Amino acid sequence: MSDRTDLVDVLARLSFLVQGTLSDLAAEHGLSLAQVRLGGILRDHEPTMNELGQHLGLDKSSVSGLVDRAERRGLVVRRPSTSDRRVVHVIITAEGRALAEQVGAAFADQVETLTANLTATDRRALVRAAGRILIT
Amino acid sequence: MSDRTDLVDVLARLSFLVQGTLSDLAAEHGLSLAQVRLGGILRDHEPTMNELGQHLGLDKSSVSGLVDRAERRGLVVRRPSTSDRRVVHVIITAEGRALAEQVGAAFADQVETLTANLTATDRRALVRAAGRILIT
DNA sequence: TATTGTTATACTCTATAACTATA
DNA sequence: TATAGTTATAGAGTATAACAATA
Repeated sequence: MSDRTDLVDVLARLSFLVQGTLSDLAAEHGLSLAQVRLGGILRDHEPTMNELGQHLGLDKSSVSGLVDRAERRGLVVRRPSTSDRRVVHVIITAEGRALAEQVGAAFADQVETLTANLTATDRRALVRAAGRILIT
Repeated sequence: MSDRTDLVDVLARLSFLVQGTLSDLAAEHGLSLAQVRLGGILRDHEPTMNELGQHLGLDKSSVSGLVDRAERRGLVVRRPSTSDRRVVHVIITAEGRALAEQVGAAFADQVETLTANLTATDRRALVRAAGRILIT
């Protein structure tokens, strides 16, 4: 099998493994993958609904629903903009932040387990190669 | 930032990038990610519903729905087992196979684009490191 | 009794289209 | 008119629980 096929295959399988891991961890904390992504963004930002849609690659109506469900569960709140009354900012609550941090820590642990067989050189090479892909 | 954090971050982001790419390609062909996964398995196997659930990590009721929708679109057929009348095998149709192959080829092209900046050494290192993770 | 698969039900996620309020 | 966001609606995907058929 060619190196090209190997690379395609390995990237697809790795992505399913990582997403599956993240999805399982989210479920253990009563969250969906989408809610975890949301929390990951809100940990460092207070975006508008519009900006959230751009970050997540979702339609504005999808963002409305996502934020609705998160708000209903007390994970986020909506805060009207003071400068433009059409605009709404989304803010993570203390509870939402705590959950996001728990899932983040659990994910880091899982990655540690998954990469236990890698040498330090492997890890550096992986971070370097993946980083180059992500720049695009 | 520590190497450990880098690795966690890079794996998460890479998985979202690859899954997003695959999901977009699937959508361009009128398919969902789940249907593409299904097609990927059925290209090489004729599993029972039960086996399919294990491969995909889904409940049997979820598999029923997934196969229902694929069958309704002419991508797969159900074939009763001859040896055990409780069992159903899932078979990909010619149309389903053609679609799966189109998406697979488009994905390979996209990976080629995404990894255009990688040196041959980077690629080998990535395949090696990812392979070691996947063994687990 | 145990296993295989389906069905009923409920929820999340997503998009399109129509709408409201504001700029 | 254009933009930000919501709502109505529809469909895919998923799980739990109850069920039917077969082993």
